[in-house]
Amino acid sequence: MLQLTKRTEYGLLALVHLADREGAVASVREICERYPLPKRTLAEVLKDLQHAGLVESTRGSSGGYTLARSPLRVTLGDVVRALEGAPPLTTCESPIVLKGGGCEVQPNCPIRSPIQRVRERLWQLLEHTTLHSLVSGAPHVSLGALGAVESHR
Amino acid sequence: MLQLTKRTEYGLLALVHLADREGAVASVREICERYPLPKRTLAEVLKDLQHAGLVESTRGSSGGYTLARSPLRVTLGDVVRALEGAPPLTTCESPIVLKGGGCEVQPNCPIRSPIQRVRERLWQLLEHTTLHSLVSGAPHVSLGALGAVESHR
DNA sequence: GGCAATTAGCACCTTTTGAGTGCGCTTTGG
DNA sequence: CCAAAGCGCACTCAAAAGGTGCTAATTGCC
Repeated sequence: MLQLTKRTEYGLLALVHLADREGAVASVREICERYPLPKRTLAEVLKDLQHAGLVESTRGSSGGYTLARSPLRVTLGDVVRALEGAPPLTTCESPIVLKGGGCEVQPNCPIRSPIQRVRERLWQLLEHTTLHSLVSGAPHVSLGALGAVESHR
Repeated sequence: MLQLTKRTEYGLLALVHLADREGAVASVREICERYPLPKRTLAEVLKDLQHAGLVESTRGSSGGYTLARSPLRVTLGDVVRALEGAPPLTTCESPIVLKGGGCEVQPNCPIRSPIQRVRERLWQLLEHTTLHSLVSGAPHVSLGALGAVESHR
């Protein structure tokens, strides 16, 4: 499916919340009081974001999470990679053999290389979308490289 | 998951095969003799592609499938839409309410609109990748609009 | 010191989705 | 008439995603 998981969605909302109050710690409870998210699952997500180095945690009674770095330096790609990994677009990116031993020079499926390029483009898109751009409502920051398509639709 | 399904992968391979022998019909059996794909599943996929108008079918003993239009006018987006639909990137693109009645002006989640823009970009990428570009090995056709990123990585 | 609030870690269950198959029907060429 | 092909539906099986239970470990505050 060409779709982000709910975990990623939860993570993004949490990060936006953290970005809003830059510096101050926010607990899972606090975030769940703001958005209607399942508390326990959000906790798992934030734990994963902590492992990925996107947020820092402080434990104890008045603990919580803070952003590990500026919203300008956290990208959608970072979040997706932390919560979903970076899987290939198709299993075809791993080698698939032709039957009958046709083409030996390129023993992999004919789609492989073009699909890889599409995946690279997709990740460029994710990497260029910063947390800051989600917070500010400004569509994209540092997207000049892709900006040529702006005029469509 | 940010990943294409195997059905889409199978469909792309089948379409590439059809594009190779433009005009001639190719049966499911023939395609499966070329690529190691499960016959029945591929049949389901081709049926869906037929419903979507991407291929035309002829029944009967010497039947099979042909491309419904030029490889230049079949895009990755067409194939994905036919086989996976066009789901939103997050459920967040459907309205999610803030708790406590905070912001009335924008009652939806703060991520919604930026995520929609990312999805639009993603689909532009898919729409600009043609079947022809998969066949010819040329990375992308009519991708001038997105070409500015070419130099990265 | 003790309590309450919080994060940390692991294991488990449930639901959803994807992949694949069974079976019978229809169509068509030889 | 038969064989080869597509058509349609329903069903099973496996994997992934979403969510929860339970028990620590940590820390602030009384």
